[in-house]
Amino acid sequence: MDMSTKIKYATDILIYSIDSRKNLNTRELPKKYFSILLVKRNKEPFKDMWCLPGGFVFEDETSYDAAKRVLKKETNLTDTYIKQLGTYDDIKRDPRERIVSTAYLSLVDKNKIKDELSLDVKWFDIEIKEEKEQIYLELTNEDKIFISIKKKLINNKANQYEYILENSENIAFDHGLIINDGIIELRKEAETTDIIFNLMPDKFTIGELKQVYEIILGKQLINSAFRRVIAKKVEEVDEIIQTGGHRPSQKFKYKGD
Amino acid sequence: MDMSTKIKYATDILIYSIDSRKNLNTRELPKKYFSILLVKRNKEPFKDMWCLPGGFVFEDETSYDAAKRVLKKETNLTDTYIKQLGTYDDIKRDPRERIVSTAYLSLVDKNKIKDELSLDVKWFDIEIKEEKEQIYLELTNEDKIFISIKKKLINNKANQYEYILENSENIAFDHGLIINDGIIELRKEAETTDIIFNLMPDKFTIGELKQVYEIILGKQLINSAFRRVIAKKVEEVDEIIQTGGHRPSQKFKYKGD
DNA sequence: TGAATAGTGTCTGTGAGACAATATTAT
DNA sequence: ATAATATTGTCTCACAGACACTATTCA
Repeated sequence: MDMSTKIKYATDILIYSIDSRKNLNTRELPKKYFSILLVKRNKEPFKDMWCLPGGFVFEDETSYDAAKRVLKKETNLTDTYIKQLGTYDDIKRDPRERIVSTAYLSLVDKNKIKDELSLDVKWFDIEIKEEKEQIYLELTNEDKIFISIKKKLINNKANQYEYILENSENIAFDHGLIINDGIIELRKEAETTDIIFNLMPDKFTIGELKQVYEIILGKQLINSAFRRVIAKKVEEVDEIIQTGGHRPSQKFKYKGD
Repeated sequence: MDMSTKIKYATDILIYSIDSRKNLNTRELPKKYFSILLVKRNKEPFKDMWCLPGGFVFEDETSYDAAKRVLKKETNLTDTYIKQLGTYDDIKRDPRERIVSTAYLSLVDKNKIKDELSLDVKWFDIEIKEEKEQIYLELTNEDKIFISIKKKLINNKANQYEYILENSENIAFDHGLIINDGIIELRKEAETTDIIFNLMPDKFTIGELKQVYEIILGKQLINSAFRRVIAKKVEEVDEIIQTGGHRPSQKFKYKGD
């Protein structure tokens, strides 16, 4: 007697990046935005809503292979940071039939994307508002997406939280939840590893790097302390840039610990 | 045209605990061992080898539900620490047909297990030997299990490693790899959260707690520094125990940060 | 008495937080 | 000159590492 049922197996991939846009005040540095690549659905269910890039895992590949395949298809990038985030298998997550999806998190430098994106693929800015037990995400490009998530402590000894998707507008399936989980994971890793450098171009200024850290962590950093710590991880390259009405800045590259 | 294939979906659960066994030298504290619960397979493939508790995910449950169900079946425990570790979906991980498994990590206090374990279920001591690019695990009860894993850096910016199962004896499927991944995860969490307390009984001495930290982290800790830090997280309970030829010790309970 | 663990005290060095001071450029 | 960022310096405080010292029990 075989108790097992067969289910469909898919992958979804979080492609996070940083967008840099000039300010009105030309003296100020270009402002940076945390962003994510989404795809517009062209069929039911959730037709015309946005969703994560993804698809079914083929017979002869792992979900990891599939995620890399999807990443390459949408961005033509390989050799990017990519790691398994988690598997989503709520019974009703897809209204049609049961589909289990293993999600991956990737970080890219969007300047490295040379080709045009497809028409139905767009970068969205991510804005995060966090309260004690609630997280609100607002994703913006021409369209707007709202995600509202409840945060509930389930094991105080492990700082373990359960995140429950309360509400989402204009985004398909449980993808709002996955996006949130990815942000949580990214923030956690940013505190203990040099993961952030995966979002940076090869050469960057300390100021730009600090901007990116501040967006991801969602808090202001102390300038001198930041430079002190980061100095150990970077080395100067022979390039100085002038970005506005202020002292020019040295460019650096990642060196490692 | 439907590109999707259907696969069988299962769960495996890592049940880690701590074993405490008296020493020959009655003055010394009972020695502690890091341990894991394994099940003996009674059918092919891998007949008579050991494997993780697990099974297929039913139609009407998530892998999380299934993992909790398996945990309860083997230990009769509920309300334990349990979290998703990752999904294993190598094409040939099961020689019969493709089975994707989402693994969970749980930490239990084995003294809370009142019922007898089934005959084919046993606790194994875990001994970890780590070299630069290699990890060796030796699991022992009456039987012995050997696991040899290669450790390969794949993204230096994220401290991201790939763990490759090189060799395993007496353990089924890729379960050696999963056990290793669980240990890596547990160690990482132990550095930043109070996850270790999930392995402890309600009341414990600082010495016992230090022993457990030392086993999990695989290194000796400095006594005074340990007490200083841990003092913030525990509070005295009205109980003093005498365990041998030395000063009696105060019992504590977990308080939180 | 001595072996073993329990628990406290103290010195030192490192590193983060806070903030001030100086440098440089375009407008 | 001024606004803006770049870069360096310095003072303080918290805390981890190292190690010594005291306390208490039982064999």
